[in-house]
Order: sequence, then C-alpha cells, then structure tokens
Amino acid sequence: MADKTALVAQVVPDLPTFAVDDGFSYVVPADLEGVTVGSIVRVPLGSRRVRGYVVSLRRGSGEGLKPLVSVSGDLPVFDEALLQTLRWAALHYVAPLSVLLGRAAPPNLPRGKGRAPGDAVPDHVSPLPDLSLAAAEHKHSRPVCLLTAGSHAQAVADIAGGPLAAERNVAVVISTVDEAEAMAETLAARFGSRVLYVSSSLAAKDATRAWVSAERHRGYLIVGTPELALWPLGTPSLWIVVEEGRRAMKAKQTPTLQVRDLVRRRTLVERTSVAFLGALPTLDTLARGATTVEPPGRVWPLVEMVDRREDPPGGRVLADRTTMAIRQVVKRGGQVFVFVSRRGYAPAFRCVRCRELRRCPECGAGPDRGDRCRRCGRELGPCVECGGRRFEPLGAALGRVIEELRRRIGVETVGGVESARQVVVGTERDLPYIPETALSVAVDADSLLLAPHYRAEEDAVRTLVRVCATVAKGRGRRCLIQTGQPDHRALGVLRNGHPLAYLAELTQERERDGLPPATELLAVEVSGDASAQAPDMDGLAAEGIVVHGPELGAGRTRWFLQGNSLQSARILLRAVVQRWRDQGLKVRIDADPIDL
DNA sequence: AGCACGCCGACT
DNA sequence: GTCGGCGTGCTC
Repeated sequence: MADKTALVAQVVPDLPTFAVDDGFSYVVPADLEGVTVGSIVRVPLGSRRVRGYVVSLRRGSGEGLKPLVSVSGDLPVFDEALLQTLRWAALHYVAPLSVLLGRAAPPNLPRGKGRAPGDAVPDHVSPLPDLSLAAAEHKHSRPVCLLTAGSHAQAVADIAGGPLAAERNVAVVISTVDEAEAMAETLAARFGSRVLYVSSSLAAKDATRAWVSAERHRGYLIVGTPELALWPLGTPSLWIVVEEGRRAMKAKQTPTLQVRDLVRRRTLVERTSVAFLGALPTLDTLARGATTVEPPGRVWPLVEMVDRREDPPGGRVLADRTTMAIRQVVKRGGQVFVFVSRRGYAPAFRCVRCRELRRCPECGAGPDRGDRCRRCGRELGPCVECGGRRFEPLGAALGRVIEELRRRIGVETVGGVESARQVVVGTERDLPYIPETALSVAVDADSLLLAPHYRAEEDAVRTLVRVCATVAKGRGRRCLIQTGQPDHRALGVLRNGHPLAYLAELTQERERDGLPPATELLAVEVSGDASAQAPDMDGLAAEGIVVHGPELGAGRTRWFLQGNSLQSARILLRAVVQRWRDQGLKVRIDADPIDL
C-alpha cells in the first residue's frame, strides 16, 4: 500500500496531556472520506480506541499508519479559523491542545438539525452604524466599548438588529446563568424564536441541540454564559460581551480562559466584530485599541457620599444620615437596597477588655458570631490573651447590617434579598436579583477599595456602579455610598459618571509599576510544598522575564512570572508542567492573576 | 533464574 | 489517560 494518494488525517487524541499535542497520523479509509478538519473521530491508540479531533488532512503515503476507526457525530466542532484560536489559547493558558479542542465541542456528540428556524426578524435601524454595518456585512472592525450600566438588554437589542436582519449570527456572552436567562427572555420579546439560550446549567442534550442549531442556522441571536466563547456558533459576525471585567468572565480552574481574550482573538482571526458592554471597560481592552462610545448623559444614576469620619464613636454600621434617608423612602413606600461587601456577621471580633482579635485556640481561624469555630467546630471560650468574655464586632457583614436595620427601621420591613421586603440587604452575588429601587446604599466602600490586590480600585468602581444601577431612573432616586475616604479618586469617578480619563490615568500607573496591561503576569501554583521544584522554575527566568517565588501559603506553592512578553516562558512552561503532573503534582496555571 | 513492583515514556 | 518496557530487588 505505497500509493502516494492516500488521504491522511492528523488527529489529536482526546487525552489531557501535552504529550499528544502534535497529534498522530492515520490513514482515512475510503468509506470515511467525509472527514474534515474539526471532525470527531475514533482512532486506535496503543492497545485501545480513543476519541480524537482531526486537525488537518493531507494526501500522502498511508504506509505504516493505522486507519481511522470511525467518525463520531454529524458535524465538525471547529474550522481552520477557530482552530487557530484554540491553538493560541492552548499556548496562552499553558494547557494541552486537546483540552481546548474539547471546549469547542458540545457536551454530547453533535447530531441532527437542531431547532428549525423561527419567526421573521423585525427590521431595525442601528444607532451604532459602523459596528452594526460591519457585522451585517460580516466584516472585521475595531473592538468597541459601549459604556452602559444596568441590564444592558436595550443596548444588545440595538446593535444586534442589523446583523440579525442580514441573516448573520450574533453571540452574546454574560457572566452568570440567571443573567443570561433574563437577557434571553427580554430579547425573545423582540426577536422571537431566533434567540437561542445556552448556559452551563442546561442538560447536555439541550446544550448540544442549541450548539447544533447555532452552527447550522444563520440569523440567530445566541445568548449564554462564558463557555460560548469557544463554540463555533456558525462564525458570528458580531460578538457582544457584557461586563467583561466581572470575575465570572474568567475560569477559576486551569485553563483560566478569559472571555475577553478569546473573543478578541476570534474576531481578529475570523474577521468579525466585537462590542464590550459595561460601565467600566478593562484597561486591557482599552490598551488594545478599542474605540469607546459614551452615551450623551450619565452612564449610571447620581451618587452621594456619606463621610464616615464624621460619625460619633459607638461603632454603628449605618450613619445617621443613611438611616434617615432609608426611613424617608420607606415612609413613601419606596424600595431600598443595602449593599454589604461580605456575608456572615462581621469580618472580625475583638475582646472588649484587651482589644485583641478573637481567634480559634485550635486552628487560629477568625470566628463569626457564635461560640463555635466555623472551621474546626471547637468551642471558642474566653479571650486567649486575657480571659475576657465580652467581644465586639469589627466592621460590618450581612447579618450585622440586617440586625441594625431591623432595630432602627423595623423588624417587618427589613430582610435578606429573598425576603422581598421593602428594605433588602444583600451582597455582590445578590446584585442580579435586586428590584429597581428608590434608594440604594453601599455600607462600606472602603472594604472594596482596600482589597489586597492591584485591581482593587477599578474593581471597586465596577461593583459600586452595579449597586448604583439598581436605582430606578427619575427624580429623587439616588445611591448613597458610605466611606471614610470620600475624596478618593475612584469615588470621584463614581460621582461624576465619566470614567474614561480615570481609566487612562490607571493605565499610566500600571505602565509605571510594570503591571498589566503594560506587562504580562502569570502565576504557577502547585498544591502542597513544592519548593523542591524551584530549579525548574528558575530556568524560566530569561531576558526580560522575572520569576518571583517560590512563595508558600494556604496549602500551595506559588510562583509569579512577569515580563513584557511571556511567550517564550509559556512554551518552556509546558514541559515543566508536564513533568510535574507526571510526578503526581497538582499544577494550576493562572494567566493574568490579580494578586501580586 | 524468575517474578513483582514501580517509574517513565510512547501512543501514528 | 493507559499500556508496556525496563530496571531494581526480592525469593525460590
């Protein structure tokens, strides 16, 4: 069988190891000549058969090659263009290629036709002609940041109309399942059954059906959670990323994929367009040359500061001015939201007599209210330092704020978000579920501003804008922010409602400090004490690349790589990570970590 | 010499 | 991920 015209497929086996990144060659038997790039196939490997992805096809000698066993599913799960992005992501996030190839595929094998095309698309004129036109004609244009706050559904509908009417697909990526679902529902009122909703919470068969529908049809508006970013979706002409700066836009586990990077990359390779929606674009997006579009008015409602430095001593959670404002709104029958930055009762307690922080004598954990340790369950007993038996809370968490509000406003009026009372108290995770309010209050802006990582400030603004956005439009509606540093520039931005100059200032500071987006940062974490592996890491230090660490803490060893470009380090890291994993170590790579 | 075990690298 | 080859060391 030495004919030079056999069809040969390069196949990456579906195994989570760097060792098979290059894939293996198999001869394609005559009855399987329908395979294409992106086909899922079964191939012999060693003594067994495994799933694999076809990454290229060529004519050549099939001599010495084993044949493909079969093709699985009816559709390829990526094309050449998406493959290019998947390869880039494998390098960037230091992950085996097969892991990324698997992210393009639906949970089950893609079969059948998916859903039939739905209603006609209403005609629509876009207020953003450039982007919308480019997308309608399936062309690339520079990324656009549209400064919006609140539900964003209106903005999505406005810019999606053009390309949808031109029978192009549009993909919308949103942080959480519930927000994606709500967005899909709102948009369905306008675009009917052309809206496809996809989230990580769908049953595998439903997710697969949506995957197939999006790939097979055109003129669909696909709304879903971050895993959408690597689905083929019929090569959307327009991507809309809602609040790219949210934590959920980056995967917690390796590979720490970031929606922003993946989508930007895809639109570059696939020659399509992307719009980022949100009040505060990330510095990264701005640094890569996005155009910003500011609405004529304020992006978010009015904000007032409540200066906590004027408080009388006594340790109340809410300033008198805040309580009065809440009372007034309650009296008029209005809705109030009180935002607290953490759950539990209080961040810490101290002994009233010696002022020492209360700790578990067994494990050293900080306690919540109650006399048993939250971590190890042990009886906490009196103060370890002086034997004192009275403790006072330091700072405010959810429970303490509810307690104080009930005392000062009324037990029946105040509750958690699920209580649906007139005054609801909640944290960041409750933000998507807050009804429109007449007044919203941030109890402690300082705990956000002082968070121990280099993006604390901009993150604080992002979170506080979301608090502001719970306030309904109209006279007398406002947002109160309690702080001990009312002159902080981040709060200044919140007051004036125009963030662009501030973001430019932050970018300059990052440049000065050698932090992203001016440089690249990458964290390598190994569970347990891995300082013995230090020589491997030191080998990565090269021209312009600094290795910080090893640094032991919280049951893991951590290194940071820092440099203008970590391209070469990423390639070297693959071999190091492979070796460590083979030794049984658990390795996590965090591309773009925030603490340093 | 024969066999069990564990590590390491190949797998088309 | 799984298999098998090979080196080490123990047992008959």
